[in-house]
Amino acid sequence: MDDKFKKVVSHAKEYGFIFPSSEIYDGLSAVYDYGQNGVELKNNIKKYWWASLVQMNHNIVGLDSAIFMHPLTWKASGHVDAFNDPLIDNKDSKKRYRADVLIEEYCQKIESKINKEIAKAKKRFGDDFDENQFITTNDRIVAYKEKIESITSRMSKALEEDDLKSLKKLIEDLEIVDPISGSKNWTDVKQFNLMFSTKVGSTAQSSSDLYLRPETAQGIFVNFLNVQKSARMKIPFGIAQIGKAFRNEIIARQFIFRMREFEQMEMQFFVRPGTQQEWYEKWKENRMNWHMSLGLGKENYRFHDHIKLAHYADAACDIEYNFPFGFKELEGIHSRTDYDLSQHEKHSGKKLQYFDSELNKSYIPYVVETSIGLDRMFLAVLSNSLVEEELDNNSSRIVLKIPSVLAPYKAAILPLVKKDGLSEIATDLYNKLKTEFNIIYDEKDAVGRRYRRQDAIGTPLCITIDHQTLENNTVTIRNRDTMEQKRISTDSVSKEIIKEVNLKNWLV
RNA sequence: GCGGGAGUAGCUCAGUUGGUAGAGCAUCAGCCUUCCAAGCUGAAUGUCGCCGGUUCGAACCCGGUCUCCCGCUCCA
Repeated sequence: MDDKFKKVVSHAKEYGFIFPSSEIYDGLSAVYDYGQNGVELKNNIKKYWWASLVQMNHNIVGLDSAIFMHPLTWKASGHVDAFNDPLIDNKDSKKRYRADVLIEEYCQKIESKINKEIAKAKKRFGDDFDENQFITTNDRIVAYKEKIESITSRMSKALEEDDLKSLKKLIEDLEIVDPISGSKNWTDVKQFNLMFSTKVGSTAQSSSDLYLRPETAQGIFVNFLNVQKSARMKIPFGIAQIGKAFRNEIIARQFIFRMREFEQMEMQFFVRPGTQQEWYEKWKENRMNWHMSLGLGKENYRFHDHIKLAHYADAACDIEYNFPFGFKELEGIHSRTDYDLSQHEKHSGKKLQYFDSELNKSYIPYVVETSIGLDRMFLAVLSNSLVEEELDNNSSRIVLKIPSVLAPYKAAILPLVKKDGLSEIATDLYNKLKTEFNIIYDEKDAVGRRYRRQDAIGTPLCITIDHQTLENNTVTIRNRDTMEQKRISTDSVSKEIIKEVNLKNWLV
């Protein structure tokens, strides 16, 4: 792993941002927990995103739909059919095949043998040949037919019952070989399904299949009319949602970049058919500006336009971020046409249309989607912010230069020393400020070391109470990035913190 | 899933031919009272990823397994 990336991962753990899930049980692949500082940072990213869309736009409202949805939702969206194949690998050729296709190909071979026999017989008997009679009476052909039938019934039974062992047994019994290597060295059959499925209902009879949602978007689409009507929204308008989604990735990797359980921040923007291109461009620009506002560096972002489009899209791009392992997708902006709403109309039988009083007609709106991976955004912020600085006095410091609006703690309250009543004054100040901001108190060790501790978790301001505070009610306020200090009145501390972290100074 | 590499304290790592498990930093208690880590005293911390085998004896050798990393494969 890249050296810098390694540092990010170990810093994340050491300072309570991210822990491996169930670590005392050796962890669970590609699942991570957010620690005490991580959850604050993550919540602040959510808040910042939510404010910039829902709070700042009169025509965008929020939603929090359930993770469980009616199974037909995923039929309509195309997720059920798209990824539901039993796969098997050949250990020698290292090729992967669909198990059912292998078996079908085997049956086709038998089929072609039958056809050969028929062709031979035709040649032999000429015009007198009765094909139907030949098929039903020829021993060899009857045996072939029976074999195919028995294979097909075994296969469909296994597929229906999701009995992967029987499927493998069938491949073994038939002595099917890999077309490339000719080898019979197969792995077990595995079902690769994008979606996690589960059961609802406490008894076997009453239980039915459910999926954990593989994207949050569908929760927005199925609520399109509920929101539009109850909020009296007029097109164009948007619905925003933050929530968990689950995908059974074959390979989940790169720390929190690709996880099986992850969190999305999505906004679906409903527009008039024909205007989608214009809105697509607008949202591309808007979303990129949002990223720029956090100041992680213009050079670390780029657009990647999709050339090959998914079935539902008529335009799509990614905003890619320069992660420690290279430029990778951070956010997707897709023009999804009316695909989703049309599909839901078809499968639910309910009209999902909007009456446009200006045009005096109703239509299925087109959708422009912006969808950002929250965990990826978190990783972008964390890896961008972590720096090791050489200082003048030949020492170095590790500092997390997080945009202060996202910092877990906004300020640390530090008495210079524990005695002379400084602790008491600092505690009072802490109690006063904690109602306004998430702040932290620390009196252990030399103040210089405490500054470094705050640097490591990205606290933008340190407020130090010293002996002069006793005389004239002033404190020093120290800036994380510049390490500069100034002396201000104790009463203006709150104002100074607001200046640093207030949304209004960040949002574009 | 396949191939390669790795797993020892919170972090970074050392550990000789197999002989009672270590360092630095961090943490905790105390001293010192100092505005940018590394002053002093003391303490806690590990079934050496897990299971099994070989051995009088395993962090070390062997087998299995789990996890992580890299590459391939996959990615509506």
